[in-house]
Amino acid sequence: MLTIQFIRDSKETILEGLKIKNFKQPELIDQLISKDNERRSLQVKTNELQAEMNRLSKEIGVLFKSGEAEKANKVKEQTTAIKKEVESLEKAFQDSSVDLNNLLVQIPNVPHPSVPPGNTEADNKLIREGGAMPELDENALPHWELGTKYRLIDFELGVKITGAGFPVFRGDGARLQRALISWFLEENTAAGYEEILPPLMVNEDSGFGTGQLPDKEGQMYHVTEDNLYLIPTAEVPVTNIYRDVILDAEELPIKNTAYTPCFRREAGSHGKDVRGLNRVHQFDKVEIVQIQHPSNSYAALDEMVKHVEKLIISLGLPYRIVQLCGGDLSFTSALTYDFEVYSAAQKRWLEVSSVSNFEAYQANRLKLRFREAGEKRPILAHTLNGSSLALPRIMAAVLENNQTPDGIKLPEVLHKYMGKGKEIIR
RNA sequence: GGAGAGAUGCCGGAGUGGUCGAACGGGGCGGUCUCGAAAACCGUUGUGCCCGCAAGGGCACCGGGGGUUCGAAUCCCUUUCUCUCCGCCA
Repeated sequence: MLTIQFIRDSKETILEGLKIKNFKQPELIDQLISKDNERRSLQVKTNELQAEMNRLSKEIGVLFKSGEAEKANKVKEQTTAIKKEVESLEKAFQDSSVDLNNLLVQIPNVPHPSVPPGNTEADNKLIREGGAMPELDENALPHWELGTKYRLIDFELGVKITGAGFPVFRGDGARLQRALISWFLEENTAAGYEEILPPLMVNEDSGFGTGQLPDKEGQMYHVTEDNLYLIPTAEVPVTNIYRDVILDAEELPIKNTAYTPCFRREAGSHGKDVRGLNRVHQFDKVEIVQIQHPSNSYAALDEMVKHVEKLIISLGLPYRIVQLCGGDLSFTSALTYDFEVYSAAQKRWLEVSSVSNFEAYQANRLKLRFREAGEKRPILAHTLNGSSLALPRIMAAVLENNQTPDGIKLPEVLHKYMGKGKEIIR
């Protein structure tokens, strides 16, 4: 969430930005500010009375100690009325703070000035594209048929064991998954990211820290017995490593990468968009996360984009990078680039990575701060993350785009992970 | 799952009703000494919010929530988590 200080200082900028994001309730900003004024004046009054109470209590203590019980009891009488007043003021102050917080969590992040206006993905801005479109045979197969043909993916089996959206990978399919994961992790660590293998379930505090809770509760699987949530992305456990942490400026930037399965309920999804691996409830993803100095976060964002781009180029997939327009931007993001690869057999673009700068928005929820050398006050860090990369759609595109009458010719970078004789899946 | 112990500042650890935001030790930072370092010595060292141009001041926080009391780290209730032993187990 945004800090109340930032909202007070930069009201106009924020309103301007929220317009780009198609925020429907700009009036909340004024409500916030007047609620904050209310809270402040309540705090002044409450604190004054509390100070008075503290003073009297101390006096009573001293009087009792020196044996002047009578005097002490007299002062005690005074406290009764003040105590009542303090209690009701405290209550009012707390209510006011809760209200303020409830308003605050409804305000999305403010988009970066470069974010184009617009409502849907049609308004996203093409940044660049690359890679050659494959020329496929008339009767090229979509990946779900290739998965069956080469015995790589078994969707029916997943339905039997668990349900729709839980594919079973087997044989070379399972191996290809593992190859991709290994290769991604290797590339990420080579780029300076520390590898993390985090828990796959998180508690409520973590869900709140990265913004999944309270709003997007329905998107996560919830283990009610223990009140834990299955992670929808490694971003959640990895970013929460730094919850309630004050770093030294020299520790920045922090760069982490993690492979995890991701679990998403995707309630309401249906139709051809969710066919095969296009949208599933459990999938594998390698994530990159950075904790950055605010002055460097956009340079870091560019660096992350270049890094992800390099991976996709190495896989030989036709791709494009788009900058999300205001309406398509997530609640917490200030700037997001989406990576899409072209799936030749489905004849459509598939989103395979989303790289975002959250600026201080997540950090404020997480209480993730750092201290500049010599400075007393800690300040909020910037957080960024991106997929590097999400497996299912990469797998779909790799299978579809590389199909030949002789089998599926895998990208060279994966050969060493697939093992000898597995350069082509037959 | 059963039994017990515990949760205090950057870390260790004291504190069982008043002057305790918290002894003491370690660490960090600044200084003295030194060519420099070590040692020793001196000083300093939590977070948030509020008032204030500032200097400065106030309030809250000793796992979370609630209660008793003029006054709670300390007493009571509740909750979460951690550790030890037993059981189970990859």
